[in-house]
Amino acid sequence: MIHQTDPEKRQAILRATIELVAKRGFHATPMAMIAARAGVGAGSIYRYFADKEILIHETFAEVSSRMHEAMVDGYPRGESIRRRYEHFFLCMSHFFVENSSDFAFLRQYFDSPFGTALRRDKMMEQQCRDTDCESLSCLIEEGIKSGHFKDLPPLAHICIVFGSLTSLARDHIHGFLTLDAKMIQLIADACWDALARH
Amino acid sequence: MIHQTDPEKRQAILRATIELVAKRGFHATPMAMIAARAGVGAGSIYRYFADKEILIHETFAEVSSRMHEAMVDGYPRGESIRRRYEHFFLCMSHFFVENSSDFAFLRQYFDSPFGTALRRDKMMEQQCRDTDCESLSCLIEEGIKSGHFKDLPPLAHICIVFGSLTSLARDHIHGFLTLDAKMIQLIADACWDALARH
Amino acid sequence: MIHQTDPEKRQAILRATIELVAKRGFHATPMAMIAARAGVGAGSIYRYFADKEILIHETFAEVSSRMHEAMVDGYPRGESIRRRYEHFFLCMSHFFVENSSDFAFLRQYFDSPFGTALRRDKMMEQQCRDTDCESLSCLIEEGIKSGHFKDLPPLAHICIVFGSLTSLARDHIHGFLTLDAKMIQLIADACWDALARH
Amino acid sequence: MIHQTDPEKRQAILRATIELVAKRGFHATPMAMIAARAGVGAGSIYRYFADKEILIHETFAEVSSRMHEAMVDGYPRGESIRRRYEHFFLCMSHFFVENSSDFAFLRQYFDSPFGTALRRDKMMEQQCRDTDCESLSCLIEEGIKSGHFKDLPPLAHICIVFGSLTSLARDHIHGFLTLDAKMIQLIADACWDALARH
DNA sequence: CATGAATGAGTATTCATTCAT
DNA sequence: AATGAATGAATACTCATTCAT
Repeated sequence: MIHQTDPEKRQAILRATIELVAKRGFHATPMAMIAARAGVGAGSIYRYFADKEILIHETFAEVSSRMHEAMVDGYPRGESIRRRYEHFFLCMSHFFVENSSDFAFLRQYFDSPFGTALRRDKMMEQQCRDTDCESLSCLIEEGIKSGHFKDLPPLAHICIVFGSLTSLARDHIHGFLTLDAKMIQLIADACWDALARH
Repeated sequence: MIHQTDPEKRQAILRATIELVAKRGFHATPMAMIAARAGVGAGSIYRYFADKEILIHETFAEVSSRMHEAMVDGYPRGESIRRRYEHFFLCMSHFFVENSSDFAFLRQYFDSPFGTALRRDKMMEQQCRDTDCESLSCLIEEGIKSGHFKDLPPLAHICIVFGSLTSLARDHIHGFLTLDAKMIQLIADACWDALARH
Repeated sequence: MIHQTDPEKRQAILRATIELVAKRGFHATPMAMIAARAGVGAGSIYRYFADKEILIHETFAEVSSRMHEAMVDGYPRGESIRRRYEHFFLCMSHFFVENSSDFAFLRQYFDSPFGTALRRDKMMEQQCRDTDCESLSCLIEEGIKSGHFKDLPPLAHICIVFGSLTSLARDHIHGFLTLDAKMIQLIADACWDALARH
Repeated sequence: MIHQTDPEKRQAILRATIELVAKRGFHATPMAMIAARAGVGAGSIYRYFADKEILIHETFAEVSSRMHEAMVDGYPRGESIRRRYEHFFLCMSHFFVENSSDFAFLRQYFDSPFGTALRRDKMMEQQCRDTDCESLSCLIEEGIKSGHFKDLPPLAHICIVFGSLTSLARDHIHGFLTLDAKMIQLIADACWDALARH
């Protein structure tokens, strides 16, 4: 029974949700606060989203989709695995750094019951089984098979890359270190060393 | 006025808090539920902790201190940096795997506004400025200076180690992979490769 | 300012109100639901009825008037009091059985603060003070005066007839008994015994 | 998880519920209003009743039980059917007249989805199949079998008695007529005429 | 005129905290 | 000192009514 017509209002609500949840967490973010920040009436949110839970899930979908776009944009299909790895690493870093609220929202989402079902790696891994799939998961499986990467479960590689990257992004946002282009490149190299067979 | 307190009751409250918060999150854990699980009256918690927020912070301190103990226990003081690195890595891994509630509590804490001020590296880095300080931070600074480790900010190294490890522990607890001794060793090696200068 | 109104739209709203209130009660029937069922816009109801309360009252008036028509149709003016009594009893029974939504609406109305002011006998007793008035009230007064009926307040007689009949109609609608023509006749006879002086 | 200890507070809540629901209906009676009238905090109701629906059902149970007590008190077991009929009729009348809020509450309850499952006759009819059961239902079945009463479905007799009586009580409470002892006796006689075979 | 999106007051319920026992 | 009943502020959600299109 959702009839929204005003896409700008919907966007404003999504944006307010991202920013507030990023800063305060779900439970500390009342619907009324979201409405106020979005500049709409308290009841209006419910014209666009059936309830709070659905608002959260749809906000996640929006962030996720925006992030996915950033990842596939300019993907160096067909180039070396190192080159493609760097594409992912750099895109993610930049996305997190430039969209710090999106990043913080995603952390909240994945570390809550909402996101337990999903896993951060799944977020990327489109349902692809073809050769040149544009996901980090596929790239890692390819690297293991080709002998470029260590013989560990793919998920372990993913944890190393994602875990490192999200920790760094988090500390960048908190101002504890600065992720500039040079630093990102150095860390990409370091993580590559963790993945690569020597 | 300082009132009489029963240390066992205090411990029971801390334990109940860890377990419930680990499983449900802060906001989904009412004080009454903590009291019930701890086997004390709802009002009694307030003899030990001024309010819910302080309870959370002190619970963190307790978990943190217990973890610190696990880290310094058997510390191979004086041995090679690789050996000492492995000590930390293995201790943390085992602590997380064997104390999954503590681990889940820590994640909740760090990913919430509660823990924003703190940083996971500070947790380890007890007030040490002496030469042979038994902390991962110091070890990393030592490695950078000695040329064993890459020339990155120490915090970047810490993010790589901690970020990887906590991601892995999380997925182990969720059952997505299995962190047995062998796997832990392999991952320690991989992370070492990320830290080390080649 | 009197604005143009579409009588068919008004009827559609009244019909939707009857059916929904009959099934769900006033408070469980949102204006938007009435509008949807009537096939009009939510705001349009307010062109025909100032607010929800007035809508309810006017719906009652409509049902009431339709019922009154059913009662006077074929009224055996001039025939015996028993015959005229039966006319009323049978008409009401049939009306309730055949218009179960109307009946349920009336019950809702009378059992709510809305209908407190009115009385079910008033519903019948249209502005009649002439001799041969076609209402149950008048018939009862006539019966008392003529000695056919017991010497009770007219309202008491009305309560017996109406109370019995509406209870029976309710249980018929709920399926607890079946009010067919034969049963109705028997019950009309029983109620006559209650009214009649023996 | 209901731990009430203070029976007076529970009673105050039940009383407030009866009075407010009687006057305003369920949906027009906010919990906060009940709490205020009962002289307790808004949250306190929930220590005694899990939610509003349960409060309503338990209030019904209380009223119902009080009414049942009034009916069986002084029941002329073993006396004539007429005598026993009169006992029921008079007791109910007096109960309704003297406990007008209870009466109005019962009407609200039975005419709502809450009470649809139940039926007013069931309220009396304890699970009795023995000879001298003290319920109106049993008495009516006995009367039909013995030939004292008309050959109608028992429920039809019950509708006549209950329907008449509750209509009268309603109008008494609204002040449209006065149910004194004499009037009650006359009406009991009238209803007997409806039941009895002539 | 008709519409239905927007509004915000109103409602049930939860829970941190207090305090009488 | 310990308890847990009582409290009321806070929160998600609904719906009568308005008004811009």
